[in-house]
Amino acid sequence: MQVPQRDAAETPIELADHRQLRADAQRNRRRILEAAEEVFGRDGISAPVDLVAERAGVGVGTLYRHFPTKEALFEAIVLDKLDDLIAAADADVEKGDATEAFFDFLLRMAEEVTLKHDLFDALAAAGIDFKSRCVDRAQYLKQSLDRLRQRAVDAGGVRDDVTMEQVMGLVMGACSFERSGVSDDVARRLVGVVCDGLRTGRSTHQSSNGA
Amino acid sequence: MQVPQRDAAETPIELADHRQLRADAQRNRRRILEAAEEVFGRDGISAPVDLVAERAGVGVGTLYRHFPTKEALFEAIVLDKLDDLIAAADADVEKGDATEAFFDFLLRMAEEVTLKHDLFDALAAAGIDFKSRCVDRAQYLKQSLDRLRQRAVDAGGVRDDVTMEQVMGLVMGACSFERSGVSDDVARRLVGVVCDGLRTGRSTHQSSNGA
DNA sequence: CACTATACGGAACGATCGTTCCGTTTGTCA
DNA sequence: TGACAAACGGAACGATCGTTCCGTATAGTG
Repeated sequence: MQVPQRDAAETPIELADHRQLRADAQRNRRRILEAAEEVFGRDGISAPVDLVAERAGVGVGTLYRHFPTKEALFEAIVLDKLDDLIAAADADVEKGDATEAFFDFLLRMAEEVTLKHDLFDALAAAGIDFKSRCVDRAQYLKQSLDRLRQRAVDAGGVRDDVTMEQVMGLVMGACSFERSGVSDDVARRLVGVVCDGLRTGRSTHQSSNGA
Repeated sequence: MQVPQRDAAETPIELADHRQLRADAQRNRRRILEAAEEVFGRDGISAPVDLVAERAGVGVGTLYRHFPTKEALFEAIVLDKLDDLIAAADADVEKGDATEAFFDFLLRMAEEVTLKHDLFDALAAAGIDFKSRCVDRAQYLKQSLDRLRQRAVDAGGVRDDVTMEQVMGLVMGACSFERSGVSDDVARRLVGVVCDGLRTGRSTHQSSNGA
């Protein structure tokens, strides 16, 4: 499984036929991306496009000249971040203590997700149908993370009856609570609770059920 | 702390001046409530009002004659259910094993919430500002639940560094994951994980942090 | 049966939001 | 500097959704 490469942003933007964007167009494009980063980071994908345009000091028309769709703009903001997460997960698979590596990563992910609501929405969309490329990326991330999980399970540190998808659900859930309140390090603690619950040898609660 | 009493639904509806609603009005009112129960239960409060009216075989105008606002209709559906939960929590405070009583209740709550999305939305709204009476009710529930929690903490079964609000966040989070998928007993398992994480003597993860 | 207060239905309104369209402005290049 | 393609701005469109309004239907009553 390979993560498809994306053009590594920035630097003068080239058109398909080797010509460059006009100077004002390049400047506006960057402004729009910065504004989107800020606005979507704060309010998530539910923020109105007009707000991004206003923040960028640009008309909506201009925004749509650069990005064919709100979703495309959102992706432009978020795909790189997702790739970074995937890379980090893949790197952690080398780490010593498999169990703690897994939990550390969950914690780190939770922190970024609480800080940047666009990331949250991108990962939360993974469950939904959606046509976005963010969903694909979220799937990759899930697979990378699942390697961490499996290693932790093999090492005997993590229970094996909870799928990676379910773990993501728990972590996202812990973070979604955080989203509406006066943020602090609450998310950290809640994810800590989730991690403790994922450890082996603690299931005194009934785990089987009738029907 | 007392839970304010609500008129116990059903039976011929009386107007303020001791006169009764017309027969067709009573029939429609009931139909609307049934439809709302079904529609809001399936899609949560985000379901359009028109859908409820259609399901009830009634015009929107009629719906609004009976309930001044969508929110009022939603409340009419959900407040009783919330009161039932509160009563159940208050009853469980008598139970023998404080810790298991607490966890059992969380599990039961999770089951109802995954089954009925209107309940989920009502409880999820508790964090938000909102003006709804559902929020008040959710607060009552939280207080009742906190008594269960405190008892479990005192009994030494549950960690004391997580507030009831945070526990609710975790449980809601575990359930919100469930909402989009092919439902099974996943919620049960996830809440089980959360409960295990809430038990004492398991925090090998760092719990303090700088700043 | 006739009469009227009561209730009904659904078209229409207003707000929000994504997206499109087009008249105007501006960067670029000869 | 003049001309034109490129880009801009923002009004306007269409869809969704909560809510209102008013002409019509009907239950209740004598």
